[in-house]
Amino acid sequence: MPQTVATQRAWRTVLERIENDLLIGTLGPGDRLPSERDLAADLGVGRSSVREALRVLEVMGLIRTATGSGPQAGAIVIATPSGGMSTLLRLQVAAQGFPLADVVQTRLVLEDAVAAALAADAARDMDAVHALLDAMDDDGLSAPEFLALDAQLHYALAEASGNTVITAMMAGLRTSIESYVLEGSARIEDWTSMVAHLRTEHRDIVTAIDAGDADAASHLIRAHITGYYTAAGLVPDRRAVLTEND
Amino acid sequence: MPQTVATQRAWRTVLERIENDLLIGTLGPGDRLPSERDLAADLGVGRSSVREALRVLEVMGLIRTATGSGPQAGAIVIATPSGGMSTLLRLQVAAQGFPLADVVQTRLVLEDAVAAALAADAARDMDAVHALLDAMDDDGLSAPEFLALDAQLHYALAEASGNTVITAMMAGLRTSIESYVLEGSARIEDWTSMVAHLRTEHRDIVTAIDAGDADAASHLIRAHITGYYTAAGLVPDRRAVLTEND
DNA sequence: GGTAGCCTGTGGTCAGACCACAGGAGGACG
DNA sequence: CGTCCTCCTGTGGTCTGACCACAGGCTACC
Repeated sequence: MPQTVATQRAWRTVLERIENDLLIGTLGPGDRLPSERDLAADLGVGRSSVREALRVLEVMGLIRTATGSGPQAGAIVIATPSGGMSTLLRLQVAAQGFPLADVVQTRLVLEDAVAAALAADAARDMDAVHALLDAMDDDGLSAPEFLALDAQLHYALAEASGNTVITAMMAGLRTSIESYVLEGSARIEDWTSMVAHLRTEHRDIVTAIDAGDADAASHLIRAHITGYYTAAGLVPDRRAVLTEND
Repeated sequence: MPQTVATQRAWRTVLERIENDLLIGTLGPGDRLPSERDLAADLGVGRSSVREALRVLEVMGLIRTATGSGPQAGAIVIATPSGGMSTLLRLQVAAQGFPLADVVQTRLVLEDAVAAALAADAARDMDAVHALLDAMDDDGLSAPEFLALDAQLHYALAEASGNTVITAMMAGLRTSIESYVLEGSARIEDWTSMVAHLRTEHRDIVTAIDAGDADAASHLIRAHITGYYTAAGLVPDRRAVLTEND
């Protein structure tokens, strides 16, 4: 029987089946999903419904699909959290579900936590951070290039903290406001001195972390972020920033 | 011409079109999207491709779809961040993209920030929180019921902070580990005394917030969360919890 | 023994069909 | 003239069947 009553949306059936397989371990990172046609037959739904579910999983960063044949073809489970988080946040910001100010505040909270945690962690690996710091000293960088490196730097910091959730969230928050950040950079009159300023702040933050001074790192990174957003004309100081602990 | 070369995946075209409309304001919360058939015709893609894009938007919490006719039918923009965030986190945890420990740590960071911010905010509205506090005093509550109220309490705290991003993230983090929390509650021998303990902690936290003591609120909420997860046998102390500032 | 070409299975896409449903327009009836 | 009932229309939800592009393995040919 083709189109009977939809007790439940067909694609939801597919989604739940896959989520369950993931949960009980039948499916794991690196594994291949059954082909769309097989899944459809197994679950008694149409292939289009299967595709809708797979599309969701793909955008969420759970699977990767490829055409052709062989072991690399088909849908493969890859837990890539950053991608999905970025898309979600970007769309929500676009749809005005998330005010820009809230995004910035959240970034502040997370970045603060990351800096403090890194400072407190004796086993931290800051190589990537230092490398980026050096790369940003290049005077030939354009504003977009500099900002791209800046994004990488903050991402590297999050990554060094070892928390995948925070790292993904940071990446998502960053990309969700990327266009606004770029826009804002155009509003800054003296970009050269701003770059110099940012470089100094970055160095100071990393120095504090390397020294194990969590308190200083926390304060410096807060000042760094709020400073830039204010200068770029984003986030009109609608109210004091979240959780200044002192 | 039906299936020509896919310069770009067709559904992505649709997604980008809608995101762009959202960005430039052509589309906003409450607005209705064109019908699937119209969108397909406009963009020169098949209806199934349009549906794949809409499905993504629906799961992400950006639109709501309804059958029938009239103003309520069709796809309507509704920025409901919590739903999408919950789904994303839940799936990522299921696919082992996010270790449980990282989820708990992140929750700790956010909840800490919320508590501190609330304590510092003189204009906070804690009515919902107090109501939940009272509701949780009911001795007839089962473990799942109590935990459901507990979830609501923490959500209410986040909501009171006014930051929609953090609120959505907290909700997502919570639901992503909901099954584990429930599971863990079964491992607690003396549930009755645990409930009493939790109640006291909740009251203490709220009292600290009401008193404007950010530092105390921060410490209490950290102890509260780590205490429960430890008791429930979740998150084997793989390492010190992120960012204990003292 | 190589190598070139076919074969197969995969995702990607489209077109067309039907269902269930909700609302509005219009007529029938009091 | 008002009210109710019925059909009509447009919407999402789903399925089927078809074709394309592609990648890899297999096979037959050299």
